[in-house]
Amino acid sequence: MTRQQVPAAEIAEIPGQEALGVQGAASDDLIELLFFAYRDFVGDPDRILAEYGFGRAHHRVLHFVVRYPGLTIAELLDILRITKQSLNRVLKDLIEQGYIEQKTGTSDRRQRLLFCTNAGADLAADLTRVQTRRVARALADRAEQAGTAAMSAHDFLLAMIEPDERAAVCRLMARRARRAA
Amino acid sequence: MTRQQVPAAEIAEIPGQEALGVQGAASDDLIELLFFAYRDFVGDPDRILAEYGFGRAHHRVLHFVVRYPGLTIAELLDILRITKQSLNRVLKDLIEQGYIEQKTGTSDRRQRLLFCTNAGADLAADLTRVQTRRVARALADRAEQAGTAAMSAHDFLLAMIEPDERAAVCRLMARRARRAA
DNA sequence: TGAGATATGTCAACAACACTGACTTATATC
DNA sequence: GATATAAGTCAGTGTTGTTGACATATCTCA
Repeated sequence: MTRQQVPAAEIAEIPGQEALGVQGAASDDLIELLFFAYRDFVGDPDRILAEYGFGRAHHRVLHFVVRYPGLTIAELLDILRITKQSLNRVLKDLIEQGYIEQKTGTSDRRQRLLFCTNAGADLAADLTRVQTRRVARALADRAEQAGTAAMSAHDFLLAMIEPDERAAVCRLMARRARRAA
Repeated sequence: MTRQQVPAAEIAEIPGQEALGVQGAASDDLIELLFFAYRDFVGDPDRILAEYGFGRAHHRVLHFVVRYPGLTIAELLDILRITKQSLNRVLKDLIEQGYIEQKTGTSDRRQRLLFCTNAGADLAADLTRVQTRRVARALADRAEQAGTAAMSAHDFLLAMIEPDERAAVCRLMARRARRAA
């Protein structure tokens, strides 16, 4: 009831350079699906973060510090692509409230190596849980799709959208299909 | 040189519920790749928008109005998931500067139907071009990947990352693989 | 050892974009 | 004619990004 209404679902079957027009239309759909997928993807942790008085910026910092213990400030700045001042504001919150610790670098004592405390790891795990659930569910959805065929980017992004909202998104995108026909 | 360093590239081969641990790790990678992919994905249009004095919020409004002419305010609010006040701020800019027009609804005269002007369609096309280029390139990358195997979500998101940055992301993510080994 | 580069931290001001809450106007519906 | 709905607006606030300037500690190299 959902997939059939969406045009160009067979994107991944179109080889490289041929049929650029169709691939262009497929790309346009992916652009839109990426918006919807990301919208719902960040919505999950937002609800948890609000309980702690934190925002998405805190989440991003915590995420990368948990996953890559010993990260330096410079490395984190390069990953997040924000300014030192923006990073410092949220990092200060996380350190003061005991979620992240700094240790002076051993080989280079100018560096501040970042590590999570137990509290930080716990919070990060909470946040990761809801996001992992969504992604794992999206991957699992493939099984109920085209049988043994692998999941296309289109299918994955669609599956990342909140299930209750998926029909609405498909309905919206079907408006274009009708016009094109 | 890039792919081999990334762990769990065979995510899509793991059936539904079995090996949840591995799928969990795969999900974690996808979470991170989604961040990087989205970071670069929105970076492209940002540069164009800055020339017009517009931001991402303007882009989102313009995108949906171009793609779905006649959209109502209520529909747009439901899509974007922002407040009426937030929408109005950017919509006012776009209308005053001649990129979007409002027409009173015919069946319900309370509604304001949104349409793009030619200038709006031109700007939207400019913005779509850079994003379509990135997505089309990402889809095309599949051809040079696993031959006839379909593209996994992992491959797609990785291919969405700025090519020059891809190696750095892979290097970063390889740090985890080394620890796990 | 001393000059200059680098890593980090900080102050101040500002802009984009989201929020809440309260209220108005026009139109539709019953 | 009462009530609901679609849209617009005013005022205040918070998060997260920005620029620019500057301070401090440490490293590197001549």
